Formats: sequence, structure tokens, C-alpha cells
Amino acid sequence: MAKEITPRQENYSQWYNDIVVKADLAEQSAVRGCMVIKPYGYAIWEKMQSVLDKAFKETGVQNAYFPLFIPKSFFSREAEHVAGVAKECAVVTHHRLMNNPDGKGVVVDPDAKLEEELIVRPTSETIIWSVDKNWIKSWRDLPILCNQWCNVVRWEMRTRPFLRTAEFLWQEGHTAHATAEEAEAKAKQMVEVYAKFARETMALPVIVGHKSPNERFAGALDTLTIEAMMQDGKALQAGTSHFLGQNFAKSFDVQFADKDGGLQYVWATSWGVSTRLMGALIMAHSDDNGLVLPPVLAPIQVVMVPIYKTDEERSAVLGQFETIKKALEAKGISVKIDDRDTLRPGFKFAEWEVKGVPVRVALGARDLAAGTVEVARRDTLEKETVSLEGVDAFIEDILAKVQKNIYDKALAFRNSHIRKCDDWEEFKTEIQKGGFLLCHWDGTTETEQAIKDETKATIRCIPVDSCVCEEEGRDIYSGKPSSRRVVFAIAY
RNA sequence: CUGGAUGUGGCGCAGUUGGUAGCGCACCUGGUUAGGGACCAGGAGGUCGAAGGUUCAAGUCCUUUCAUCCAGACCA
Repeated sequence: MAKEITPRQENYSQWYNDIVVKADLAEQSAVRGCMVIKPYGYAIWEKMQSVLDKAFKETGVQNAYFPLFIPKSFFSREAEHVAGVAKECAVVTHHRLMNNPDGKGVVVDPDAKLEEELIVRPTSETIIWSVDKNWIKSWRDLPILCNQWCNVVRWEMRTRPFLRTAEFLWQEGHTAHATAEEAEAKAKQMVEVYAKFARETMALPVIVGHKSPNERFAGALDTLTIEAMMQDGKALQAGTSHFLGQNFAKSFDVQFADKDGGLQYVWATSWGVSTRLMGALIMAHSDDNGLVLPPVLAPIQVVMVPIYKTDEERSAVLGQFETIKKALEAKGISVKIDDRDTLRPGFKFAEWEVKGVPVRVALGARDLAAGTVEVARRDTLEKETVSLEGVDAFIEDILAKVQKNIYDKALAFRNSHIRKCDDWEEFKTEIQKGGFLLCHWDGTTETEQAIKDETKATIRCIPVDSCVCEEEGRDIYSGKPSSRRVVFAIAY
């Protein structure tokens, strides 16, 4: 069942051009490294948002919004965080344009220089903590659980559509707690929310684990991650949840009066997922015919393609479609009738396949006479001619099967590309083939770095579940003793 | 910033030793078609990334510059 890695998928850019652009999800903007997400692509993002947002709210999190611009001085407060995160930023220095005195166009007005530069947020920790400190006086004010959906900008030197764009959309959750235990539990809870979302909504199997200190978010005491495997065998970090300890609270002086009347720093978490998830969706499920969308996320779950020669046939077929559409919509299924008169059915079939629509219904004169329809599913490309009677229930069932099958397929693929490895020479050749290698690690940053330098492979995570890693052994590189295996892979 | 490559109709490309720009797709018109990306006929669309130079003549040669892509450092 596992899809073999094909040459065309070894280079994601090539793959992107072949599949995603044709799938009409996004296009490159004139602004370097930014993306225009087209309506069809954005509809997928909106679906993701709505599922995640609901899950967040079930854990007591509320949405808020903080400013896009952050005064430069805010970044001076958290040295470690800034050193790790905030190097590549867009900086606002002026606030006005003027007509070019020497010719056409406009220039920046030199008189409109800002006293203090503003940074376009690369992430909002600094501004949120600056605001939060005013909300937190007493233990009764805690916990504060807030999330914001927004865009952020990171002036990356190299960008990749969906995976690393200069501007991207995301949600960032930030919480403040009275105790370390409560904050750690929150970080764990949120990574589980992400894992559940990845598995059940995106049909994407993920490994939950801790990041090694080297791969941790700057300023965090612990970073939890969900790691997914793409069809080329590379790893993709799909979401992270950080236990920040009291680092940020101390930097921003966020203290509260506890029950005993003492002053304490709050314990914090932050967690986020981005439009990178759409990259994961594309790279995990697509095939050579284009995108394959899990029905739960598909903006259009069922597309109907009429086949006709005459106007009479056309109206008869479309009439039949309307009936089926009503029945499907009554079940909460989104339906599109492709009644475009200028395109041939074969073209429409191919086009909707590129867009990843899970189920296609075709109906022509032949079916009208026989009282049947043709139902095709995107994941297996299987076609079946079934009776009009009860076709809505049939399609509902197929949608559920597609959702499950896409997950099972991705899981089987991943499992067949995870293996243990205990020999350094073997590691060096095996890791280049893609997939995850479960290896012993001595726990030192030096070893991790040496392996990265030689092979480009990194520790994706130290799993908390889903594999049998707890065993004695010796570090793959240094030979020092180790008590558990970790996941190594080459990552996006 | 370092190394490599590329800039020619909307998109993808060709263009020989310099000689006045062409192909495929898409688009427009008409017709025949229609159960897996239709076919025929006709049509519209480009100061060849920009600036300068050599030449009777530059898409082509020279210089400068800008932009994009790929590989590094960075990263969700």
C-alpha cells in the first residue's frame, strides 16, 4: 500500500510546480518569498482554523489580538529569545511617503523617521508579555489562556511555498500559570490537541515528542513537537508547544501575589501551528494526479459532472443532480455541480482530481436510462456505478472510507520507512534514503551537532509515545551509553 | 553574503557563424464534438529584464546593473 518514493518527489519544488500550482492553492507573490493563497487554498485553511479553534476553546482558551508592530526596545528584554528568533525581521523606520522632488513616483519622507523603530512581529511573545503583566496581579487572575490568529513576518533568506514563506498565517497560543506543573500540563495538553487534529482531521500520522535542547525554541525549557513524514521520506515539524518556565516572566517582570501573600513569577507556555500545515497536507497525501484532500478538510466534498449532448439531456441530468445535492446537503456534505457548458467531462474529471475533491459523481444519458450514477473516489481512483436509490448514503459512507484510507495509507507509508539503526556507517547511507531512523543518542549537543554536520540529519524528537524506544544501547556516533532511542531524519 | 544557472507574448520555451522574432499551451471567432485533459479553420497578442557600448545592422558580441531560481548559513 505504501507509495514508493518517485524521482519527481525527491525535489519538493519540482513537485510543487507539478502539483500544487495546478491545484490552484497558491501562487508566488511579487513580494519576495510571500504567497498569494487562492480562494480554494484559503478555504482549506479556514476549515483547519475552525476545527482547531473549537478544540482550543474546549480547553478554556480564548482568542485575542495584539498589535502587528512591536517597539524595538521590547526585543532587548529577552536576550536568549532574541538571539534565537528575532534576527531576520522586517523593521519599520519611517511613517510617511512624499512625492519624489527629483522626478516621478514617491520616496520615503526623511522627516518622517520614527523615534524608535518598530518590528513587524516575527512572533508575539514580547508584546503579549508586555501587555499580560498588567493583567496579572493576583493568583486569582491566573491562568490566562489566550490565543491569536494572525500573520507574522520572518525575513528568511530562503523561502519555500507553504513550508517557509516570508509572511505566513498562524495561531499562537500564550498562557500564564501559577505553577510549573500546571504550565507543563498545558503544554502537553496542547501538543495532544495538535496530534489529534493532525491524525483525525488532516489524516496525518504524527509522532509526539520532545525536542532536543539544541532544537528547542529559544527561551523554552521544553519544546514538544508533532513530527510528520512526507512522501519523500523527509520529516516535517508540523506544530510545537513550548513550556517556557519562568524565563519570559522574569524578563518582562510578570509577577503575582500568591495565596500566602508572596510574590512569584508566572509559569508560561506558548504553542502554534501555521499554514505550513497546508504544505504537510500536500506533501503527505498528493499523488501524480494532484492533490488528495481528506474529506473533513475538503472545501468541496462531492463534485458532480454532467455528461450530455443535447439541451434536453443537460437539463435532465442537472435536475437529477439537484435532487442528489439536496439529499447530500441535508447530511452536511458540501456539493459542487460543475455545470460549465464549455468544458468536456474528461477535462473536468482531471481538473477536480488535481484539486483533490474526494468524491466525484458523473451522470449521463446512459445512467438516466438505467437509473444509476457513477461514483468515483479520489484516493483510490476507483469508479463504481450504483443505483440512484440511496446514493446519498452511499456517498456519505465513501467519504468516511476515504478519510480513513488516506490516514491508513500515510501511516503504512510512515511505518515502512521507520527503522532502527545501530551502525554509524549504515546510518550515513540509510539516512540519505529518507525516512526516520531510531537510534541511540548520548544526550549531548556535541554529538547531535556532529551528526548534523556530517549528514544534515537532526534529532526530530525524543518520542513520548508510538514506538518502543526505551531500551539500553550505545550512541550511534559516540558509542557512549544511552537509555533510549530518538528519531533522526532529514527535515524540511 | 558565497557558489551555479536563468531572464524573449498570460504560462512554458526555441532562436545557428549578428541580418529586422518564432513554437506549444492558454485566449478570441466559427463549426464539428462530448462516459478520462477534443478536433479543424481563422484571429489577436512581444520596443527580447534594464542602461550603456561595438556595428551599416544586436534577442545574439562587450560593460554595468536589476530580478528570479537552485545549493549553503537561518527557520514554523
